[in-house]
Amino acid sequence: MDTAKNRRQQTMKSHRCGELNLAHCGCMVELAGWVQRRRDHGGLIFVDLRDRFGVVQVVFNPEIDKAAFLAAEKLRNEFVVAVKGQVIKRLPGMENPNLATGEIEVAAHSLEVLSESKPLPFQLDRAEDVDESLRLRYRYLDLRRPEMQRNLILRHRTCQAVRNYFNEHDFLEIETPMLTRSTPEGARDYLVPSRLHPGAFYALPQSPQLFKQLLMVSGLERYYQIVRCFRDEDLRADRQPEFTQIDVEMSFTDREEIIHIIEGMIRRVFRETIGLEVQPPFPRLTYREAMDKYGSDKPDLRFGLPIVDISSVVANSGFKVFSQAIAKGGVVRGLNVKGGGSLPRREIDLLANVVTEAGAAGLAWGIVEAGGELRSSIAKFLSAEEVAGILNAMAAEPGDLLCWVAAPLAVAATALGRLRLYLGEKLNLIDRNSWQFVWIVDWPLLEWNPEERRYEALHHPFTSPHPDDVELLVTDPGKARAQAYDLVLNGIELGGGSIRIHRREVQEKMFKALGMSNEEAYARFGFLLDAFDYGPPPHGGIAFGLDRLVMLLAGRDSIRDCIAFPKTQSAMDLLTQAPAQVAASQLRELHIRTVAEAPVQK
RNA sequence: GGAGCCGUGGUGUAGUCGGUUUAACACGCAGCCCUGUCAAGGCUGAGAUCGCGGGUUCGAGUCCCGUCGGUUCCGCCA
Repeated sequence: MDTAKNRRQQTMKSHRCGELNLAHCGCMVELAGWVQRRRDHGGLIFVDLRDRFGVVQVVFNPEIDKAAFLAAEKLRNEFVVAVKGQVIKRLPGMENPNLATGEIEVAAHSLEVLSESKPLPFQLDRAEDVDESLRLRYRYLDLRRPEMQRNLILRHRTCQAVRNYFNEHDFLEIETPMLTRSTPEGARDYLVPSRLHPGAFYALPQSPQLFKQLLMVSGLERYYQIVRCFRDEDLRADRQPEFTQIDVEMSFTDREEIIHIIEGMIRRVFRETIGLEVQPPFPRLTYREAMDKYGSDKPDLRFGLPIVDISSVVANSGFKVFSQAIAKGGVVRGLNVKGGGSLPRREIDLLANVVTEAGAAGLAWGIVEAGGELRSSIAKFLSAEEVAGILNAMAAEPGDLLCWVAAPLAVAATALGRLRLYLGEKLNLIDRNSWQFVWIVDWPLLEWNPEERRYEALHHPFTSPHPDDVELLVTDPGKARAQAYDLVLNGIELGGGSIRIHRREVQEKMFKALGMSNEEAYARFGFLLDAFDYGPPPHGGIAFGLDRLVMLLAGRDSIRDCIAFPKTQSAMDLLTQAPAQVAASQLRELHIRTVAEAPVQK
């Protein structure tokens, strides 16, 4: 049995609040923590004492110790106290089944107030409802809540599982610079002015991409890092200006090995954090399949509602909206909302907004009636064969709501993809207890940017084309597939990576496809190209969003809940009030003059 | 850059459509009572000129314009 004598947890504690149970009965214990709540009955005072490890009820009884009792009368919420007392079994009927320590309580023999607290700006037990800006301003108080501590603990355990896993597989954790060089492409950089080099700037890394490739050139072969990355772009619930990646790179490898290694990591993380056994190998979809069937490159597979193409059925239809869209090279696709025929008309009308916001001209729809006929405003334009063909293609049954979009391929896919998500949410089709992993493979290598009238790398310029598609880089760049892969979980992109280009002639073709001369490429990435002149091994890797992974493990909707000190949507830190103005002397030293109207502090 | 939602004592909300009363309720807070509570209970009390600025009006928490902050989404971003 544990006693204060043979085990002392922390200098000021013999035990942790949350660990006490019937086995400790009779022990004299020394506890320390925060007053979660005080219940003063006049002649008897109960205090729920909280530390990181749990809560225990302490009873102050004047018959046991008068001084402790009198001191307890002055306690307020969130005072920090040290208590000595005896663990006793609660009287029959007085147990609290809602408390892990609810079978016992601690009869206080002494009480010392270690520090006092003003009333909190918000009640910790109601913080879920409190305006988030207040929680962020007093983040250190918000983080006292067990729910928040649970998220941070989950994050810690995730990191430990990741490190243990990679360490056991001969990976080396290597740090890369935070002050580095701005490279074009990708996101906006956070810049850091140089004092020693007037007018020059470092950039904070968007990711350690180039460094980890250099480490492969160096022959480290297996690298990982849990690393902070910075992107100065607009924020979302799952995007912060600084975020953490699990970054991985391997030499002498291929896509299959990387996927296999990562599936092992995921399995390890889920097992050691939430005790869930996920079952690799995870299913795979090509990018094309994902876009065609789910209208998204990160499909949520927790529900069905697939997109169905009916172009061939209506290509020659008398309904010009359909036939002309196809004549112009577009498609007609739809969703079969099972049983959706009973939706109120108002709800159905709202669906049109979803697709028009995605660029579609409108939404056509119809309801399958009991007899199997189609009730729709467009039915009169369709032949009997066409109706039969549509019903057959969409596996329609009486009571179903059928929705169609006629548009260019990309627009139709995105519009129906969003409609699918909207309906999945609205009709409660999503199984909240399910974990649907999927690898998206065979990404396009390049993407046409109509404004700049050139191709851009979908992933980044060092992504290797599919071995069969190298020549396409020259003949038809838009058709080339990349050796890239993303892992998606429940409709959220967890991570992505690729096999990299390690041969000079392929890299040059890539730059050419991107409309970049060798001189330009050298000016931008010279250090990497130089390195690749000295025996670069074939290599590839992947990077994961740690914040998103922990968010999903914690069952939260925002990564802010899994970051100790996050920023707001406008990238403010409400706790420190960063970013802030700096002294004019600091700017002078950095050779910086600001054109902003806001005054600079003297 | 754009769209939606939110901003009323310390906290969460009601009041906003239909303009005018001592701005209501719950939690918290303070004092008193209370020896078995655990969202303790009872009594008493303090505390908000309604994010900020301007406008309309006899009169604005309420209507209009602007602005600030938060949030969700689109654009943007691996």
